[in-house]
Amino acid sequence: MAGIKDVAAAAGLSVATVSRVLNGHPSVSEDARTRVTAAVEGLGYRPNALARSLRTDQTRTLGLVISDVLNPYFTELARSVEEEARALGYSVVIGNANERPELQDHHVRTLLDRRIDGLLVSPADGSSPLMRQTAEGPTPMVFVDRWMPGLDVPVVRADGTGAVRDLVAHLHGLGHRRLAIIAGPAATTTGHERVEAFREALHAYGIPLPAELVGQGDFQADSGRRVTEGFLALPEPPDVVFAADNLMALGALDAIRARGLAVPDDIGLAAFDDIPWFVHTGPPITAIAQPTAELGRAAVHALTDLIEGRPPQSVTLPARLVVRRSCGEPATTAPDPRDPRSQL
Amino acid sequence: MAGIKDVAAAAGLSVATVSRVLNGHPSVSEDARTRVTAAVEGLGYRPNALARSLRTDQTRTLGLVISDVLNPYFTELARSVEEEARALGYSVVIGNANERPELQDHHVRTLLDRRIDGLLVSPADGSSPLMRQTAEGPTPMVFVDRWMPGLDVPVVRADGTGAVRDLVAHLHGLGHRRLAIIAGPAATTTGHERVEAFREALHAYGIPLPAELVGQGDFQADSGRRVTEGFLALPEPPDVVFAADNLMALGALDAIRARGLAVPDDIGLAAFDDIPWFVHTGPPITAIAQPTAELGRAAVHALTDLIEGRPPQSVTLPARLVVRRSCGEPATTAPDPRDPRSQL
DNA sequence: CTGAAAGCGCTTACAG
DNA sequence: CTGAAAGCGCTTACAG
Repeated sequence: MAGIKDVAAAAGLSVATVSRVLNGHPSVSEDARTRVTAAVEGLGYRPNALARSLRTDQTRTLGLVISDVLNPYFTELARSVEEEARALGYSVVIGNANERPELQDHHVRTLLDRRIDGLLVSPADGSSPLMRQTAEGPTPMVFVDRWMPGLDVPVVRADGTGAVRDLVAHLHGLGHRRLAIIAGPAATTTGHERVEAFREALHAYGIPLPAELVGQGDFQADSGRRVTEGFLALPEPPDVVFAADNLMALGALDAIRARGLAVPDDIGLAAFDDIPWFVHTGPPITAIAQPTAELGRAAVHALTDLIEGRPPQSVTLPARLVVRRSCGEPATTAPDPRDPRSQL
Repeated sequence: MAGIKDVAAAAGLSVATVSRVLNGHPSVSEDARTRVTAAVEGLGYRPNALARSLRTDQTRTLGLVISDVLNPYFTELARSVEEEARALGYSVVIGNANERPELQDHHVRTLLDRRIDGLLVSPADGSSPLMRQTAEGPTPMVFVDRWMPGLDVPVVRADGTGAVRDLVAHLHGLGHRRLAIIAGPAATTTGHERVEAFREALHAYGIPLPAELVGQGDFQADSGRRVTEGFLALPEPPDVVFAADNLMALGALDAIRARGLAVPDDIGLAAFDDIPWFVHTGPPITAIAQPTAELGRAAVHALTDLIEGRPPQSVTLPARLVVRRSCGEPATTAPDPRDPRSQL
């Protein structure tokens, strides 16, 4: 592969001058510029990014560690992050933790070794020492979606409290009283926050949330399946199951179907996270939608602000309830028109 | 950040010796090894991967350029690639082309600039000069899923011909005669191969495939929506629509639903690519499943073989038909038991 | 077994 | 405006 020396030789100039035109430095003669450009063209020269980064101490690269690539929510987040980063002149390299803390740490380490300029993380657990240490280290970092309390790290996330309250109101209005939840790992913020929001919303209606109706999942489909089987085996199964993410909802659907039961007649189902398929399931699934693309953009901005020395902005955006038919309401019944968050 | 010099100073040794223990070189005394290890530990030292790669001319990194991160097929492929690569000691950085040739080229360039050891690509078009040039360049490359003919590059892909034939047999058996397809871009191999396979299979039954029943999509949901609207507006709409990937099937479903029609009563639907949601749509969707994870593993092996100087292996694996109810067959009707590829 | 030194491909003060 | 030189953080013959 041609190096900068080859270009210099071909252009009859020093590597310093070549470097200057490559980097758009103003003090270069028009003549030098054209000769270098021609040489670059002729040789098909491309600067070695490793060497450049080693020298300049910046990679123009962002690291993004997501919890699960198979989750459409994170995939949409990743896409939004990549687009915004590209628009700002950064590329992004993605690490998939697959909801496994040790894999998450592996990716964080690899990314740091590559000297990425900044790190975007949706932590897979609440207590990774590596993450603490990284937060205190020199590499700028921001949390997206999930976060770890007690660290001086900007957080960009959605607040589902209002939407969960709307969901419970909707369920209560349909006459459901025995409501269950498939929770994510308690070690993650989204894992426990969603349960707490649900519990509080139920409390407002005087409905308890007994331990038997809180299933411990891990945000992946299998756990949704397993937990739902448990619910269905209960002497008194729940009227509705609320899955804390879309993959566990998929698992729940598998389990319900395997038992030969139907949604919503035998049991209702709702999910946190909205995905395009929820429109076409039998029946369409009531879900809580996050402003995913917006979160991705805000996260990139917070991170690049940090990198470039501007004050970063933590952002919390509201999630909203999307009522469909999986909890029993007919599609044609309009939701309460006074509530702007409750839309079809 | 601590560098190798700091470690050397802390250990009272030269950087050369530190480097040797870091790289597991045999000629190091036990004493040196323990002192270095202690110093590394104490300083929290991590080698700078950029500097190491610059020196050794290898990054232990694979580049993967996929056509669309929002497509669960590619997401599953990416996951499989990453896992296999990790097992072999490589990390992978993903570029998402979003079905846009210029974005694909952007990612290929960026990846090459970073001096990845090898490139895995599912080309978004059939004629990128960059891709040709890269194939002839020094960086090992293999095509996954899609490929470009005429290049000396190993190809790892699925062959859907048999499955498409099974699909047509299934449709013909149900009495359907007017069959349409939503094709991918003709510039991609999977874009035209699937149409040709479909056309030939129809031909065997004496069924023509007129131009009006071949819709031009781009593998993304919107195009599926648009093409399907066109089909439905035909004086004589098709009995069944076959979408050449799962995202266009999603779009088709949107369009059918928007028209107030029902699957399969008003129109049948089948898709290339099988995804977990197809089990739960109303009705469950008949699809052609690829051995995705296996393809990912085979691709990584072909690429690492190339990188490490072993002869690489091109691989073609058969896809298989998964009959569900979206074309009219009741779930309880068993498929032909003599055909092992036709499974529920 | 260990260290001094060269060099990977760049960028950037510094001097002219 | 241009070039010679130092240096980013490593690895690796080479010599001892």
